[in-house]
Amino acid sequence: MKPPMNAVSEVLDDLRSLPCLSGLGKDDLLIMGEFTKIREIARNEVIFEESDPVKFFFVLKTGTVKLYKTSQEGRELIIKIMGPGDYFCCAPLCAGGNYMVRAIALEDTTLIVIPSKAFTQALRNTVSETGWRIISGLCNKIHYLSRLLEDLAFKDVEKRVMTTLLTLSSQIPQKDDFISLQLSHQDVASMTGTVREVVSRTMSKLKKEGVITHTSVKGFTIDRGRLSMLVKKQTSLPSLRM
Amino acid sequence: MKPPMNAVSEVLDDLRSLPCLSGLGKDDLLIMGEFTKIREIARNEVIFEESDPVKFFFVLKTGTVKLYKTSQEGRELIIKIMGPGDYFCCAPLCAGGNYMVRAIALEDTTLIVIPSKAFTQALRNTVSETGWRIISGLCNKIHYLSRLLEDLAFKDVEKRVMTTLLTLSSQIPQKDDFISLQLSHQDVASMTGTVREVVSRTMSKLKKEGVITHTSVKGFTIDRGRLSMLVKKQTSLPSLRM
DNA sequence: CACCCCCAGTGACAAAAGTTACTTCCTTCG
DNA sequence: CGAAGGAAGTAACTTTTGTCACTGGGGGTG
Repeated sequence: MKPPMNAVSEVLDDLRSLPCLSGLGKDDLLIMGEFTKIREIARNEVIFEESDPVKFFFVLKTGTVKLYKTSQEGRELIIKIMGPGDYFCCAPLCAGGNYMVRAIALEDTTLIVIPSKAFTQALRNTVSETGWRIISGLCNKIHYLSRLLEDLAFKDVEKRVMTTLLTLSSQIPQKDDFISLQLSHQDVASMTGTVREVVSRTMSKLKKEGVITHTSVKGFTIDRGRLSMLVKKQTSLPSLRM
Repeated sequence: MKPPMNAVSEVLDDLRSLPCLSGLGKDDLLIMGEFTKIREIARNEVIFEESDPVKFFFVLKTGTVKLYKTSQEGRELIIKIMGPGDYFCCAPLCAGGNYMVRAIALEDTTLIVIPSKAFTQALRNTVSETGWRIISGLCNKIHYLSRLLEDLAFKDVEKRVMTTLLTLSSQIPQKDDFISLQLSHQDVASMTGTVREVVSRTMSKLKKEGVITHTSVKGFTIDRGRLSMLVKKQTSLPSLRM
């Protein structure tokens, strides 16, 4: 990226003209404006990676930006093509953590870049504790849906089943590695976007591999340690190819 | 559902104890409290359907509720299993429209039911215009992701391609039915969660069917009318089976 | 103009997922 | 106790999707 310009008054005008911020008080605008920069991005330049920690809130002034996820095998899933006036990454910003997508400029683009601290501070000043909690809750939901989406787009049924079981088991506060879940195969199928029979096959396989140690009516027992080992192995293997 | 009880003070206590509303001012709490009801739901009872217009905001007091989408073929995709303290449908509520999932009680359940008008009014009182816009934006994003998810879980590539093309073309302000899109097959593949070759096959088929009228380098032309007809036919056919 | 690169198109094949159709095993309920 | 219903397990088969490998075309650039 080219070094950012920063004519404060111009930046303030930019901020004021954003529909999404038009209700902001003067003080908050000033706080934001002080730290806000304008950046020129060249065509095909990556603005941020999926794994980058969230540091900025972006608003698109001119140009086009593609937000997309990438799989280990190199496939992409486009989440959204953004145009002038669109803003992005509010969600990961609020929930903390990282951008969950990669952003790339499809043409020469001008961005308004607000440091996340300044942005969240200004936002919190105007929304009350309740509002903030609602926003955080929504952001978490976005994060959650985004992960589901990624799984469905990139992973086969076996991996989806494994990550689902891992997620479920990690929610259980228990130190032991052996977790019993009260789920039918149909339940698992509905959580992973497939059908009962396929889950049955998959679970049989997992049983042979020792991930599932015990099955009974109305549930089964999984070996959390072994499962997480397997999941890690699968996600790291493809990187060996590179 | 059983007829709701409504001891106002009890309801207020309930509202106050919700983490997500704890920052609300007294007046707003009272507004909400006045219209809030407590409802007992029996196991397996449907709380709302996907297509129901949003009328309430729900908070789970005790019990378990399953939120899921259903396909025409009867498959389900579980979005979330909710427990005590969880609240739901903030998203569709803010964006207007309908719940995008079906909610069913997995066991006997007690719900705090806040009419959406009272809820949004109280919320808007505490969040400023900017906050409200941010919230709406997030809700729209949730709506959008939710639709993507549904498509990936339930539809085959051909249908995904068709709905994607339809959505894209509907965003173009043009009266004519013939819309030209500057997209490569790879672009379409990335938007529909598949690979180039499969899109190529699919597009050939669509061309034979007259949905795609013209192809050139860097783009193709679709017949919006014919496309939407086909999409409708596909979504209505399965219902004939029932 | 020739070369190169990117994209489209396609056939053949492999693998994954979905479907159909039974059988078996529990559990519950009359 | 026996019947019925629900869930699981599985084999065989179909369909869909993904992969590989190659051809051909068109546009832009040196």
